Amino acid sequence: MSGADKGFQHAILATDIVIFAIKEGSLCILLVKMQKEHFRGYWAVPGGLINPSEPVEACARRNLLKAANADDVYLEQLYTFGEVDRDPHGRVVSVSYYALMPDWRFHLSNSTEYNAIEWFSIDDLPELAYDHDDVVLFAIERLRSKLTYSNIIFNLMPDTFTLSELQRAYEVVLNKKLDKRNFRKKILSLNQIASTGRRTVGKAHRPADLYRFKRKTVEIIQVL
Amino acid sequence: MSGADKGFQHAILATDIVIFAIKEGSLCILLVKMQKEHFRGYWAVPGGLINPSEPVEACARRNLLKAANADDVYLEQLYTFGEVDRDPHGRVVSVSYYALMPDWRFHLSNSTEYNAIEWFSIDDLPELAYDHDDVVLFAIERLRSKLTYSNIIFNLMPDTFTLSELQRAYEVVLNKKLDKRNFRKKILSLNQIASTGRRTVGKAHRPADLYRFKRKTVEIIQVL
DNA sequence: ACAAAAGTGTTATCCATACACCCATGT
DNA sequence: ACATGGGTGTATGGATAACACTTTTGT
Repeated sequence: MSGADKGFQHAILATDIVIFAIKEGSLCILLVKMQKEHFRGYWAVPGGLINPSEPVEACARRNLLKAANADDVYLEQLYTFGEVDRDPHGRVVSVSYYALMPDWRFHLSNSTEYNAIEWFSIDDLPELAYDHDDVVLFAIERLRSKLTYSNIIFNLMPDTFTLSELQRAYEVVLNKKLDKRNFRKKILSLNQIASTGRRTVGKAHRPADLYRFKRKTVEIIQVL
Repeated sequence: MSGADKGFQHAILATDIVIFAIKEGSLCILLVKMQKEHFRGYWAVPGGLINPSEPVEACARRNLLKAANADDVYLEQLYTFGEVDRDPHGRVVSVSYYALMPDWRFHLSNSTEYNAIEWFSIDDLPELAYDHDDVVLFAIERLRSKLTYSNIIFNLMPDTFTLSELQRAYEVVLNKKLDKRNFRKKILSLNQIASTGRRTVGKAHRPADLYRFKRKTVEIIQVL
């Protein structure tokens, strides 16, 4: 069914979602294994076709729920990929999104929907189906740049965290080392986080102060 | 799971293009007067439906050529508007773009395609059809922010220009006054422009040095 | 001669960077 | 006791921001 021959079919619309989380000190994305012909065995970013009565973003949220069992995480539109031959099954225009999850374990609940679904470090990705290499690159670039001029990193963090954990999150996403003292000075001056008064327990070494974000709303702020 | 089986109803795709130029010291966009019912008499951003065999960006370029007679200007995808009821004629998903023109006079050649087509200052816009208010706001915001971290302003400038003209371009887009001496110091330090050795002629007052951009390729640079 | 835009430097302040040692805990 | 990550301050350099007068031309 090479979709574009009869009448006014224009294009079929789909969404693809790059779902980020930090797992074991790596920035990871969630991939599913394809079963469709042309790409059987390849990994791809989760996604699906849009229903006629459904807003585009609702479609992204629906597929995000299906893949990662997450329904209230950060989701932002990325880019619309509209080349004619990007899908060998027919003309499919894809609106891509990226999502940020504070906990990679979220998705474990109903993972039976897919043949296989796994977190992959962005430094060690398998070959991807369609133009999903481009989609993923786009997402990483957007995430990196947005991290430097907004507070969206809170979407990748648990409710409470240590300053070292927050610094590691920045380092992992930006892929560069930061100076501990300068980082703390800067992050504390931004009025984004506050100490909870509690400290880590049960871990080896000196306990660390636990912080939380004062507001979980996106703000535009010069971070780094 | 979807309307994939119901004769490919899904969505019709269109593009909308916010076309910018600086005219008489104002940042302006090109608008066309609607003739379709529901919005007869309203102004709207140029655009049109996508052909089945056409990449999305090609559709934007085709409509840009039709509206502004421009075929090699800067064009960048903005955002995809996918609400179900954004078009009263039916379900139309629109991929929006913005374009930058170095000369507002370009479009005068074949303006007979439209009922009416005019430049409007962004400070004095008429009521717009569809969700084009949102599209325009999005475009202005993107242009402003991109002006501060890249050199794309060259797409709004003629081949040669004075430093005062360049400064006014920044001021008009960013909507704020800049200090003349600091602006010159900064812009000259960025290695983006070079003196042509020529000066303005025929104008009143002291002649100004004419500059040109060394490279007309987009670069990411901290400007302001 | 006058009106109007072009052109030109210095200073003070803020921010980013570089850098090393003691502290508190679990083992 | 020791290994390990947590926690802390200062000094320097570079960039930004504030600020006013002289020059050159057309009229």
